[in-house]
Amino acid sequence: MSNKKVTFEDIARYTNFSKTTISRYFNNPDSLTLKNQEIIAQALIDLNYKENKVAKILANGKSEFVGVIVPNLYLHYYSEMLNQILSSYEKFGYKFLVFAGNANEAIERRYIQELLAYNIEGMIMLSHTIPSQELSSYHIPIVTIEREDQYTCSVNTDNYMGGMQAAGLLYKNNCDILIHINVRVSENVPAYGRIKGFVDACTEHDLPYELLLEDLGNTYEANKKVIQQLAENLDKKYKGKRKGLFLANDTYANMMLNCLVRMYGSLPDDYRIIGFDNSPISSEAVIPTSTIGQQIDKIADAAMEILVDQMNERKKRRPLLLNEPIHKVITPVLISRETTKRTP
Amino acid sequence: MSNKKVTFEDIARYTNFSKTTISRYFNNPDSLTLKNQEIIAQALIDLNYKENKVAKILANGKSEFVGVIVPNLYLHYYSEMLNQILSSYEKFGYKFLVFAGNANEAIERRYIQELLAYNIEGMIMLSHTIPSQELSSYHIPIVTIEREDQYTCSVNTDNYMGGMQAAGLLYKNNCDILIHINVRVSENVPAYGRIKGFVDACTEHDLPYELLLEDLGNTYEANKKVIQQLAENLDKKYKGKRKGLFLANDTYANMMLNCLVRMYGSLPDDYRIIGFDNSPISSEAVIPTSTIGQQIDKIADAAMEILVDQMNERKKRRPLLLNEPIHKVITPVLISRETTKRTP
DNA sequence: TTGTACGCGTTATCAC
DNA sequence: GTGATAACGCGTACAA
Repeated sequence: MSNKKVTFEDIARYTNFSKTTISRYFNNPDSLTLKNQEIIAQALIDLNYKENKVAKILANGKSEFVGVIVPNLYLHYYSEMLNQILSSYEKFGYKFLVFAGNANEAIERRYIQELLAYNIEGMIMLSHTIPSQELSSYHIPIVTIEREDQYTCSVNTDNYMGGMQAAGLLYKNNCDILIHINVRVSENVPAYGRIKGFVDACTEHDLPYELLLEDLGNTYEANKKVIQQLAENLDKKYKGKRKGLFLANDTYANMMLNCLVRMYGSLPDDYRIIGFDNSPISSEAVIPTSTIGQQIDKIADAAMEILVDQMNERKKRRPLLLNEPIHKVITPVLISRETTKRTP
Repeated sequence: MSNKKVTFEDIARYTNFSKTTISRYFNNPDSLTLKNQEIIAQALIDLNYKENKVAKILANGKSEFVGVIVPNLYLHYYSEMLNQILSSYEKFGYKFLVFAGNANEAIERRYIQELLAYNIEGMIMLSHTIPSQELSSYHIPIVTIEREDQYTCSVNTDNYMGGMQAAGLLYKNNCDILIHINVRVSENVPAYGRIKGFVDACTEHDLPYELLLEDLGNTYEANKKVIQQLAENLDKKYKGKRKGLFLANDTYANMMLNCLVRMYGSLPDDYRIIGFDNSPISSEAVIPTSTIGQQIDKIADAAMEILVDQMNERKKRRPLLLNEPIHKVITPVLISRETTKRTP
């Protein structure tokens, strides 16, 4: 058994067809007689043919590659998104070249160059570092997820609605004061909507609220310390009142919950807590925690749909380019667990 | 600005060199005079050249691709491993084609065929479905991680030592009875060592112990229910005794901890708990939980080292193949948190 | 329905 | 130090 690879040439020789016919067998089998199809099929087995997609790309330009750049896979949000993206292989057949960016523009530019060198047909960008305007200048189909997206197609959670849902649930829980804990976030990233939705809902229902937009620090331990402090302050400040806490994500919500449980041995009835993301920690918490669930599967699916549409368009002789980027929004789902209860 | 790609041909014309010289500029620049290097460098800028790695692969066979098949990215262990693997790009320059397997042999075989079609130089296999013997038959460098590995190179945590460390820590905590909760696991997968290490340590120190190898169910909720039941049983059975619990992983450990905290408002002093993995939940738990930490960064790094060595070997004219698979073992680290305390 | 001839962009071999 | 020329394996007009 030789080490050399079997090529169309070999199969052609073996079957007394031409290379072209072999090629057609793969790309347009109906143009061959059934009998000849069988002959070739048998030859493939006899010779143990293995396809070579690299040669294919060079010949027709279609790599079936999609590049993905993700900030990290430490956060469950990103790893689960990547999981869903990779799963789309079964549906669309695109393969994924994945880079884990580390928040450095220069490095991510190199990643993009690498990807382009491999003839990727499209790109999904989760990392935040490179402005959408620059991304759009690469002139390949790109979809961004939950980041600044002025010049690129994007799929995002409806953060505004999420903020409203959170406030609404706390409202139904008869909270006396609604408090949203978040970091200061730029207005042009989707997550800003959480704050706005929360505030608008409070204003609309005429609810007293407080916005705590603090620097929570950059490490897990730092976050924990700041939230511990917040917990103690709020506990004093609003003694006797029912506090409805809306945390920017489930990790923060869990920290807050843990503080309170360690203080009181359980979650006191004058506290209600809701997080954001529906990440595992929300259900794994000592008291399963209510949250605004991001539909990561739907987001990933929508992103691929948009991307595939454009990649297909590119394959036509007269591709019509988008004149406006598409921005799709996925509705979050309110997940009510034990840290809130609906009062009937 | 034309849409066609700039090739060596174009650069050659522009600079009055030949394609060969342009190629040399990239692959062996020292063979050109400094002046000519500069001329070409300038031409690259003038013409805005973008490299085409696909053509390169076809010409020299080196794809710089490594295939990765991972069971899922839902579990933090896998996503963090992938994170570390991807990070090795900076060190080795290999790009990663990633598939998320779903525990189906037929499907994963298709993944492998896809990968081979793209001329991957090597593969990292985290998924369990395909036997190592079959993997070895593909005749490309492969490293498996934490799975059956009789016929392939592998990197694994020293599970046996981990089991001993866990038992040792509980022993130092003066526990009256040591209990290991795990699922029944086959002897030929590395994780079996956790059980063996635990048992051997108990036997060695002449400690009373109990092995609970149960079917914990397949869903998170099912796990939770079974562990709840176990907690209640143990609480009764060993009343008054100090119980040292070693759970198979941090998720189980967290479930157990949560049960106890919900029963008692905190972790009673007659309980000690230790998990395995050092996954985020162990530090995010209501009481930060002791654990046997897997050094995922080191595992990923070791895997790439082994892989790169063999991929390089392949590029020599007279590659010497391994006669025996390499099995590397990474020591876990004992991480002592609040659910155990060393008694002085 | 099938075949011929050339192109895809780079590297490798051999010559000068 | 530099240049022709032939691979690499497949797709695709165009022709038959």
